[in-house]
Amino acid sequence: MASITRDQKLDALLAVAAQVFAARGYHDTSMRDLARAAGMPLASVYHYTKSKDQLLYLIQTRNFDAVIAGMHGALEGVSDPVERLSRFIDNHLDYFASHMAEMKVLSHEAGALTGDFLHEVNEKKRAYTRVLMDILADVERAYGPAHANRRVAAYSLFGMMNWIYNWYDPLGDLGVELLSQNVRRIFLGGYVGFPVADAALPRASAG
Amino acid sequence: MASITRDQKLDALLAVAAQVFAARGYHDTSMRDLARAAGMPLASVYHYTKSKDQLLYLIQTRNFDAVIAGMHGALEGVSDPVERLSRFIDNHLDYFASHMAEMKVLSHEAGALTGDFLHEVNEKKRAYTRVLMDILADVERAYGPAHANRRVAAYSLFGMMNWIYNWYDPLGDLGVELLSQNVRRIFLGGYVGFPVADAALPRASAG
DNA sequence: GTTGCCATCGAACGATCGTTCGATCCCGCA
DNA sequence: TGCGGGATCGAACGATCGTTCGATGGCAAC
Repeated sequence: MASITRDQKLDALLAVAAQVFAARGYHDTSMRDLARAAGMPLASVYHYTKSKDQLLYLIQTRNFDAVIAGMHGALEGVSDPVERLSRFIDNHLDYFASHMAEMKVLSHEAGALTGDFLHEVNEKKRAYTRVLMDILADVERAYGPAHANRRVAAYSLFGMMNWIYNWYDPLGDLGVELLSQNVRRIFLGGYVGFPVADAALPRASAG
Repeated sequence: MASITRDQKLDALLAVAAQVFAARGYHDTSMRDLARAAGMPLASVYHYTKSKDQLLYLIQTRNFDAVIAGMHGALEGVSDPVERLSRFIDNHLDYFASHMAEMKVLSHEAGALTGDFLHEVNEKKRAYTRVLMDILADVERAYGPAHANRRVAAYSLFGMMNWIYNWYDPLGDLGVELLSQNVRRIFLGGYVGFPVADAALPRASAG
């Protein structure tokens, strides 16, 4: 059972690393900082991970994989494009809000990866962006020309959603459902217009 | 004339530093990297600046001050709230697109400042955000309740605008006016709804 | 022509970085 | 009871960090 304990310790180390990387930034965090935060000697950190690079990579891929898996589950069997768009947004924000440190590391430390690690994560981002772009294309097919350029719209939505690590507190007054509802309303209302957007958001209010 | 030359050299150094910080990140850039990029010996860098911290601070304040000054100029004498909102967005994106490196450093390296430097820049951000929030409040007063929570809307707009350093190429196919127009349409359409938004955007098209 | 000042810059400072080594420990199994 | 292998961890490695020092150069003022 040694390998189970080992994996669990790595998981715990990754959880600590995500918190510290999110708080201080990847390059400003030393392996000694990590060791102190994890309550183990420096050399022990290297017993569970190969390098600092790899810790960052593991935080990024594992969480991005979870976001992507959640998205595929949320879209499964849903055909209405506006409803698919709604679910894409909800999944992204729900996961972000419940894994703020990890998602801040994914969003903010994108440029800290190098080599194969960077290529692999970038490839996932490309595919994830493609899913959103395809949904936007479907929206336009179903409801006529949108009110904004598709590429600008896609990156604007990612900007709205990924920027939340700069201001949003999941434990504060504004609940995740309300955050998600407002983002959906702003984006859907701006991209497809309100009659259509509201049809997919029957319970929406300005909050 | 020694002080003029000195100031000009500092300006040039700041321009180089903004490029390098934007490309490699603040903490991953060494003063030796800066010296090499600026074509001067390491010790000469310290002849024009006090510290690495101060270089980052100067890049951030000087450019943020320019954004704020441009905004006040753009809003001067304009009373219609939707028109004010349009101009706020245009000013922000115009400056961002024409100073991508500096604005990436301002947006992305916000957490790299410390102490008084951090407090001063954060105070400017607070005031700048306040201007936007006040405009949004005026919009609601003039056109009735908006379609989204004001705070979420404000940070969503900043997210849309500040995220562009991750994808936008000012020299590419998509011109700045078109970028700005699309962002205005998405945000105004989502926040106040289209009849009102379009009234302030007579020349808008989806691009 | 001499004096004084500022720009220049090679060399070095102590600190800290990511990483590794090798000794010691603990514990399940013969 | 003794053996073997992974877990633990203090200490050290060479490299690089931000910063400083002190020597040198050129030029303006007298």
